[in-house]
Formats: sequence, C-alpha cells, structure tokens
Amino acid sequence: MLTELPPSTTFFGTADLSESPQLSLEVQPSAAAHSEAFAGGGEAQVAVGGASSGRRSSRKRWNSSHERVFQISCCRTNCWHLRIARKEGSVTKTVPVLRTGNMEIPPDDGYTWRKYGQKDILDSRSYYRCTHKNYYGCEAKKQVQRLDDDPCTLEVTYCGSHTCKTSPTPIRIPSLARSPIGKDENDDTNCHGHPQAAPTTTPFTSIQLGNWFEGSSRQEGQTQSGRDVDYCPVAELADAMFSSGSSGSIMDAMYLPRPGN
DNA sequence: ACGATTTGACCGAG
DNA sequence: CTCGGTCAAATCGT
Repeated sequence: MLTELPPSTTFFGTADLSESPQLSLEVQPSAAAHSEAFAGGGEAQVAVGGASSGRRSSRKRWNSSHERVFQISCCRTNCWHLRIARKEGSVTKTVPVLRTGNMEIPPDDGYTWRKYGQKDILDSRSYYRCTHKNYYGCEAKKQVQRLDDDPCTLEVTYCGSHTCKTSPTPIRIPSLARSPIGKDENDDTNCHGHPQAAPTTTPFTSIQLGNWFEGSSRQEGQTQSGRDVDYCPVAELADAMFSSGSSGSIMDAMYLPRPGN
C-alpha cells in the first residue's frame, strides 16, 4: 500500500506525542487518498512504515473503493510491520509472528481473548472474542490469520471495542457468567486486571489520532454514507499496535473515554 | 471444578 | 453450492 501512494501530499496530520515519548507518529495521507477517502467514509487503511508494510492482506470482501490510505511513520526501532484497514468498525493490522522456541504466537495486545472458532481459510484463521463477553457484555472480537504470502506475518482484525473496559458495571448474566464474587465486583480494575485508569488528560497517540481522524472525516462519514462510522477504534488500535510491544500505560489509555465522551 | 482450546456442525449471505 | 462466522460438545490444562 505504501508503494501505491503518490508522493504528493496535500494533507498532513501529526500526532502530538509529547506526552508519550515512546512514539512518534506522523499521519500523512496522500492527496488522492485524501480526496477520495474523506468523501466516502466507512473504511480506513493505514500503512505503517516497517520492513514489510506493503504486504497484501486477504481482505476478500472489502471494497477497495471504500478504502482510506494513510502513511504513518514511526520512529520506534522495533516498528511493527503493520497496516490498519478498517471497514465498518473493524481494524486490521499485520504483525510479525513472534517466535518463542518452536512456538509462534501473535503479539499480546493487552487484552485477554477466548478462541471460539477456527477456519481452514488460506493458512487457517482463528476467531477470538473478549474473554469477558459474558460478564461485561463486551463485544470485542478479533480474527488472527497468517498471511498467505508471508508466513512470518499475522493479520489481526479487530471488530468492536472493549465495552468491558469502558463500562464500570458488569452485565450479569447468571446463566452465562459465573460470578467471580468479591473479585470484580468492587475493585476498580478492568476486565484484564489492569487498573482502571482515571479518565484524566492522557494525550496519547490514540487521542491525538482520534481527533485527527474525526476532524477530517466526521461529517461525511456519519451522514451521507449512511454507514455507521466510528473513527475512534482506528486511532485506538493504531495506538495499540505501537504500544503492544510494550505493556503499560498506552494500552491502558487505549480505551479511555475520549474528552467529550 | 472451572476455564480455555479444539473441531466438526450449523447457518446465513452471496 | 461455497464461504465466512459462530455454536457447542468434547477435550485438555490448571
């Protein structure tokens, strides 16, 4: 995707990462991408500078006419090879396979997932949803699939957001959720055991990019296209990608309610 | 006992 | 019919 971008740039967005020294991001859509993307709404694709950022994904069903293309350069040395693509609330990234001995594991994104299905599509695709779906009603899901043209890269597609983190009140479904009495009831941890960060000002990348995305495309996306366009997950997941190599505060901030929400 | 994973079956969309 | 997503029983690990 990166290679398909024209060199000209009429729009330039920069995330202020002064509060997040680990990262430096620049969001730089091409002129063509700008004019096309912000007129349609519904899908964004972000190419992030990295060793194999131009990898083809297997987005069979995705309509390329709805794609949005951005470039993000990252100063981090261990930059992911990744790409964000989104359509109707989903975000896809490609990440290198981490090897631990003979095991290959996808990078930890800071959340706990429960595998609920697998398909022999291409090199097999695994389906995960939030472990706390029953308890919190969290609808976050993700798919993990190895790229057919690059066995060393996984494509991870996220759908939905973690309401288990944003919702302080667990949804109790007695028939489904066995009650972890005394653990989750009163403490202020989120579903993953991380402290529930206070919704104070934490201008991490996700917030900055989120504002940028929103400010660039909100009107068209929410009205004319008729599609449900929620731009926040793109930025949030962009943040997740860059911070997933290092646990901690950025991940914690990922699902914080943004100012105004 | 409980939770996670595996895996074949099921179902809807195209 | 094929494909993609999900379900759910069986199995495994702690």
